[in-house]
Amino acid sequence: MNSSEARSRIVATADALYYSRGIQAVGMDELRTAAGVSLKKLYAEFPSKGSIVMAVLERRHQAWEDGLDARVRQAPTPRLRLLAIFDYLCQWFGEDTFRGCGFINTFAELGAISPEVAAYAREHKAAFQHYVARLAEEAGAPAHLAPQLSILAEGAQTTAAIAGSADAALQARSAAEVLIDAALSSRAPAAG
Amino acid sequence: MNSSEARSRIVATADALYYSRGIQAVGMDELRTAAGVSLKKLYAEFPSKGSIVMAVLERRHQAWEDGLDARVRQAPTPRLRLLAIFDYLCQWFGEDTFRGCGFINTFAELGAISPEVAAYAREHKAAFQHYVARLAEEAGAPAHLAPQLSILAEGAQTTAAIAGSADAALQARSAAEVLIDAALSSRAPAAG
DNA sequence: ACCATCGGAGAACGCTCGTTCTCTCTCGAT
DNA sequence: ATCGAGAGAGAACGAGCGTTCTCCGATGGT
Repeated sequence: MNSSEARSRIVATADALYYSRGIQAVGMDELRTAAGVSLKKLYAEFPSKGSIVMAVLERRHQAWEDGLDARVRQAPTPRLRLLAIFDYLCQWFGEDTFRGCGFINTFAELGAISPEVAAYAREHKAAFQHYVARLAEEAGAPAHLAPQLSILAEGAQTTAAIAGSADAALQARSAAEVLIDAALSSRAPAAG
Repeated sequence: MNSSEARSRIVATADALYYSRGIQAVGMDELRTAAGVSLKKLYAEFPSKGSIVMAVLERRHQAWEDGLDARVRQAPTPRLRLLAIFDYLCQWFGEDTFRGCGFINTFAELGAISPEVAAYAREHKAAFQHYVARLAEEAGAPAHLAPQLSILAEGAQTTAAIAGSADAALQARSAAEVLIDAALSSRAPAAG
């Protein structure tokens, strides 16, 4: 087995296990078994569990950004591109493996005792806010819109995770519509 | 030392420790030392760590409800009572012990492996949504407003926790103003 | 055929956890 | 003074963790 093939298999398996059950609840032995690699190989690829966790976070960040951007690119107008964020959330919440935002979960579990994890979660959320800000700017919205939409998106994720229903995405989407239209009409008030 | 006095001391200490560092990161020995009780006393009051966790959640739920309601009651109008939710969040986020919503954190850490914890977090969030719904109803807002404001409040909590700044509460508050006014004017459209 | 090297399987190690047990001391009733 | 109940301090236990080590069979070059 190729080294990078083993790496990605380990990270993909760890991602699924950690996400569904929590990081501290999944031991190296279970990960080894599920990934189908030997412990020796595991520790040849990663020096510690902590480094696997960081690799999982990086993978999750990439998957999130790619999936979101793909969905956003399909929308024809700047306004619909902003709303596409919530369409993407709605689709995600509907997956039966959904269990909240992996970064929030990992931050909640390890952020207080692992500065690395805390910093990466912060970076991930900052990158998302920056992405939303760029979309909002392209829509001609004032600067305060992006943080508001980001907060809506965050809230939808935790609400859906705990309540276990995908409704939160729809409610967040309608709220986003109101906020977007209010922001756009305040910048171009003559439109009404 | 009185039994109920010991109980509340244990729960208060456990709350502070669990909230600041995570539950799995705090052992019974550290809790015993910090609370100043013997291990024997600890296990005389609580049969297991899991029962302490549940007692901590109940305490946190009560403190949250009491603090929120006290703040809301000070507001003179139904509209300001809805906004008082976010004033309360802003004050909370400013405390230097703030580390996100304890229920979200506990759910993220243990929800997947403890049905009790998951159920209680769900109840807590449902109670909050119900509380917001009552305030929204008193303001004469349509039913869709309450879930939207709840999502905003959730998002503000996780955003503030990870970003480490209290700004999220202010941004959520202005978003809430827009949503509230839009909801109220849609019900009484002639007002504009 | 032989040897050296590699990697897989999993035993072993040191540690920490939640929980229980043991020992000792205190203190009030007789 | 003596006894017994109760509580404090912490040792002990079994389990599980992350990590390392040991064995052993497979493989490829000569």
